[in-house]
Amino acid sequence: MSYTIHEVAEKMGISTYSIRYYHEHGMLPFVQRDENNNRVFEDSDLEWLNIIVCLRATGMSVARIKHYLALAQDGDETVPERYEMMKEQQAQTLQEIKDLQQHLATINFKVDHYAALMENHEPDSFIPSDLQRKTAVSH
Amino acid sequence: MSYTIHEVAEKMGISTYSIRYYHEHGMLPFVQRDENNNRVFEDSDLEWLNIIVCLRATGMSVARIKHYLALAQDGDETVPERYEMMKEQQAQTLQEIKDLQQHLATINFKVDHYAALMENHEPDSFIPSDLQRKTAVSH
DNA sequence: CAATTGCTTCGAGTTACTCGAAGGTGAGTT
DNA sequence: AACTCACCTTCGAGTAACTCGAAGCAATTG
Repeated sequence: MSYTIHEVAEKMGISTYSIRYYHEHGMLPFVQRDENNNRVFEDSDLEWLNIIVCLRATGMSVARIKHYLALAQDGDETVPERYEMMKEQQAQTLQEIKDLQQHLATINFKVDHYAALMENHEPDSFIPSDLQRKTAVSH
Repeated sequence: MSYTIHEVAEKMGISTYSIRYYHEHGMLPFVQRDENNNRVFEDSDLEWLNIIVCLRATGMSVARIKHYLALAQDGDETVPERYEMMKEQQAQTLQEIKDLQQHLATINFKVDHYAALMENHEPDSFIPSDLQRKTAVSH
């Protein structure tokens, strides 16, 4: 099964711009061209792109992903380094999730706060609780 | 209590560059200067910066954060819009956490896979399972 | 057969930093 | 007093990872 760049973009949930960017930067080395020079993606390309998307979404830089790809192409002796890279990515992603959950708590608090303000329409807000200094003091 | 830019950077876990960037772009309107033109941050500035950091970390653009700040300075009649903004941020952050958890599962799989490869040293890897097409086919 | 669709490359633009150079100020040392 | 150090300043340039638009080619469609 082969796909056009738009089909791939749709499937992967990323833009065609990003796919071309990844391809131009050597991250999709197996993508072929048809007789009109259009990119032709196979399922195997999708699988590799899936890893790229995963690593990018979890914050790995393009440069590092390229390094990872190079390792994968270098064969089994690079497995330990690839293992270390994935371990690091795993740890960073766990931390990122924790951070996001913490930030979400802050946002939840804001939502509840505004909901309460809207609930009792015309509130006794002496001090707007989301501005620490009053607007008037800004001078 | 007042703080220097470095103290604030330390406390908030961001760079002094970012803080200056936010200040230059009008996102910290209450920060004062001392007699040598150095920025002086109060606790109230830290609280506001904390919201900026939270919103940035959860993917809100600087432009949108500026809009949110403007709303906050415009008083209580903007509470409904601020509420909507926070609701949206809440939903997006929940989705982002879900996506990250999904990506984490992929990474976990990779880690386990490499661990297994390293366990039985010298594996019968006919096909390197993390490269879908063989390196030799790349020509 | 002209218009539309969908791809191509190329180069420029965008966001949100990130950094280094050049310079001012105050505190401490020689 | 002069020097050095630490810390701040502004300004302008650089970076990562897209993002977009223009110009052009090929196949399909009315």
